[in-house]
Amino acid sequence: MVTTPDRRVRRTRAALRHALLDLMAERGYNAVTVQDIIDRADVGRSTFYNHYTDKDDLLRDGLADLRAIVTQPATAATGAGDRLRFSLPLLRHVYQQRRLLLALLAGGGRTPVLRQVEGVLTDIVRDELTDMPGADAKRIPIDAQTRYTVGAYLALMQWWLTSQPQMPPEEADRIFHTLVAPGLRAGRHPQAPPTDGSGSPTR
Amino acid sequence: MVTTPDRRVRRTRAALRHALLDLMAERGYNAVTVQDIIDRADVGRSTFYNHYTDKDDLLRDGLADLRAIVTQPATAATGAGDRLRFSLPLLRHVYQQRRLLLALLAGGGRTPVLRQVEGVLTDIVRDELTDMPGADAKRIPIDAQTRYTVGAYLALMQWWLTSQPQMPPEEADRIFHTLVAPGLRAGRHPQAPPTDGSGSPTR
Amino acid sequence: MVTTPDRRVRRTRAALRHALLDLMAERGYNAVTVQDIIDRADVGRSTFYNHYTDKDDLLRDGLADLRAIVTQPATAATGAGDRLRFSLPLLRHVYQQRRLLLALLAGGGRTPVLRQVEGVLTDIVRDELTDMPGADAKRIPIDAQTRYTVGAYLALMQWWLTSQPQMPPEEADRIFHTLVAPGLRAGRHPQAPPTDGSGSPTR
Amino acid sequence: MVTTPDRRVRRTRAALRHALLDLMAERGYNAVTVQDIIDRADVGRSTFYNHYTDKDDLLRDGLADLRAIVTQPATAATGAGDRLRFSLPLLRHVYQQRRLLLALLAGGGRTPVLRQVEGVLTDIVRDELTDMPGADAKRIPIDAQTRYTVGAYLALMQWWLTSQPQMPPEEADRIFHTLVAPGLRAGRHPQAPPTDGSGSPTR
DNA sequence: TCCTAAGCGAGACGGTACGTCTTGTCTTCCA
DNA sequence: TGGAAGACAAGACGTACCGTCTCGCTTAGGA
Repeated sequence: MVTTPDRRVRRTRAALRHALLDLMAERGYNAVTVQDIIDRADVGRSTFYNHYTDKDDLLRDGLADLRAIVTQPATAATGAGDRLRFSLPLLRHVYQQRRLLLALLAGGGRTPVLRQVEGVLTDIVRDELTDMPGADAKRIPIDAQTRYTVGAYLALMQWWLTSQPQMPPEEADRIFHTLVAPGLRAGRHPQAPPTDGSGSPTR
Repeated sequence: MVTTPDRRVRRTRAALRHALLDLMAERGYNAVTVQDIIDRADVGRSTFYNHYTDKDDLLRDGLADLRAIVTQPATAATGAGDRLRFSLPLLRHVYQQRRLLLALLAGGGRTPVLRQVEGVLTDIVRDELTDMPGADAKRIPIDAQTRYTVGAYLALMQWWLTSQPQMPPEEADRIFHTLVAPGLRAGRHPQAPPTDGSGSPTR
Repeated sequence: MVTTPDRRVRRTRAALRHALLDLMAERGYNAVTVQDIIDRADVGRSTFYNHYTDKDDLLRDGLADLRAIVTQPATAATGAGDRLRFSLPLLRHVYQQRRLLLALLAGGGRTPVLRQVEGVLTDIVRDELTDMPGADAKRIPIDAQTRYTVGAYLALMQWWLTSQPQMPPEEADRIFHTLVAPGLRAGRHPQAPPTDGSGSPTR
Repeated sequence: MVTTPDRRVRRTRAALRHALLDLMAERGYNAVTVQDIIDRADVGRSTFYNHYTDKDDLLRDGLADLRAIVTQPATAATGAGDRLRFSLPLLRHVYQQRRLLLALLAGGGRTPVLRQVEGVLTDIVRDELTDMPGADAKRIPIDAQTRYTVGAYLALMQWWLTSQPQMPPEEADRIFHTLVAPGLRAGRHPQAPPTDGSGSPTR
């Protein structure tokens, strides 16, 4: 039986998560050491390793609620026929946490953080693309479409945060849809030649 | 005057570059230590630091010829009106070096390697997009288009190498163009509403 | 008033004592941790510290009956004029517990165990030497004689257990008396020059 | 080929040895941590472990010259027929280093230090006893005699240092010989009944 | 031909972070 | 409500790398 952990345990973990996010916002993920975290959280070294195996493990825990944010039920505001519904809620969330996110992306070692986010997004996008109607989708594998969508999304998110941080999330979302959606349609409806001579339309 | 370095110097550097690429192919970039490299290259520790400041610095040197590959003059095979000409040559090169590339991408720490590649690609793509005719390009900033293109390209490359390594580079290139090109066109021709459900907006 | 402890308390302490002795026999005293003891005794950590301040404290408790063994009334078997009466009973006891004792002595950290035994023996030997008749005992302080006797006794006990474990305790006792008794006599009867030119008899 | 180590190496090791002895004199061996040593010696942590595996290893090194002190050639002062010649030189050395020795013996964990000393002494004493003439020595094994002698010696040394630190080493040596030598003689000349109540068996 | 400066190998060194371990205290729960 | 269970702080341990450094040996290329 999975019991709710001790209150003490919950408090300790929360302190650790909080310390990590704080420190990441200050110096970037890679520059934070375990020692920093436990100093900030005012916790013993062994306590850290009792709860998490790793700095990465702690990060995973800290990012656990990300999925909840992204998969929240589509509100009425988003049109019925809308595609890629994950985009706007996440952009809004990111917008609120600009300071943290900038640190994550800027700090040289963006790897583990982005890897987490990428994993979550990939699952969500694959589901959404699989459910999308009106597509035989044999021309381009679903996985390729998924990777394409996620890769483009994250790249644009980085551009937005680093180059146009004042741009509202709705505008960023519009750009994302403008660039990504046509490709997905083209990948699904073979009858519509996606290119005008470039690429290799006929093969 | 920048003289050609000593022959000994050239040989030492080559040995180091070679050792790094070898070891990366075996264990991935992150798992390789400076000690490993100098052992493999049979070189003293200080010698390494005489030539490079870092493992990353050495990697940069090892990847220096990447730009040459990518910017090689368009061959006759690629049509005149072609867009995103960098794509196919690089995919072909990557295809030949699958073993190395897979190690780079698979080994957890893909960061510094991809960062290098990303930097090179970004320059090239930005130039190409800037030179593309028939575009007022005010709707979506060039930089956003660039990041989008590079992000999508790298994401698809990873998908290709890890999921469909037997697929020929020409097919991978076709997928890339199919997905990415429509978005770029939509980002450049404002008269075409980007989302309406119809197949290809302008034509 | 010192009340007899609770039955539960007695059982807990017995479990701890037993666990310690068991583990010592397996790995030697130093290699046993408090965690090992409480795991073996199936007891919580705080329980241990409620009863004992230390591993040493627990050991003291476990060795408490040692004094009883050693000071047991001289049986008829031991000759009337016999000296150093503590020796044989303890050797017999040790002989029965060879396995445990070997672990104690072998395991690198013989310190705390031997220290305990040494303390008990020192008290007993001092009493015995003080009571010994026919000695002005001014030539060599009683304490020096005591340390000498105990040191020699423990050293011989280690030799016996590690090198001649099959030797019967009576023989070990004979060796002890043969080596130690003459020195004690010499230390008490100044008129008998203890050495024949060696040492420094005349100064 | 065993080359003399680098001068740097010698200096580093000397610094470490010196730091350990210093700290031992201040707090006793057990209370000294590796961290203390490297702080005092102003040396990096890894440097310590490059030279020694352990605190014990370092101690061993620091005590290496002990054997030289103890086995120094008998001076003219010590008579030709002298037995147990190791005793006085070592007592004199110990006398000069009282402060350090007291710390070693007092500090709870006398184990590793004494173990080293004991090992050195045991070798020396065994050699000396083996070479001693006029002994069929079958009655009591040489090893038992050795352990007896060393055990008694160390016990008396502790008594001397802790109880009579002002006593000159010559007097301590006299006590040692008075107590120990008769037993050794008795152990070697079977014709002398070891226990009869008379003063000195042989004369 | 010699000489001298640079390249180089070897590896000691200080430093930093890691993950593990053990101790003794402190908090929470339960009977 | 008092003892058992175990979470916790503290901090030492030995390991792994890093980037700096000192030391001689070798090895050109200019005198």
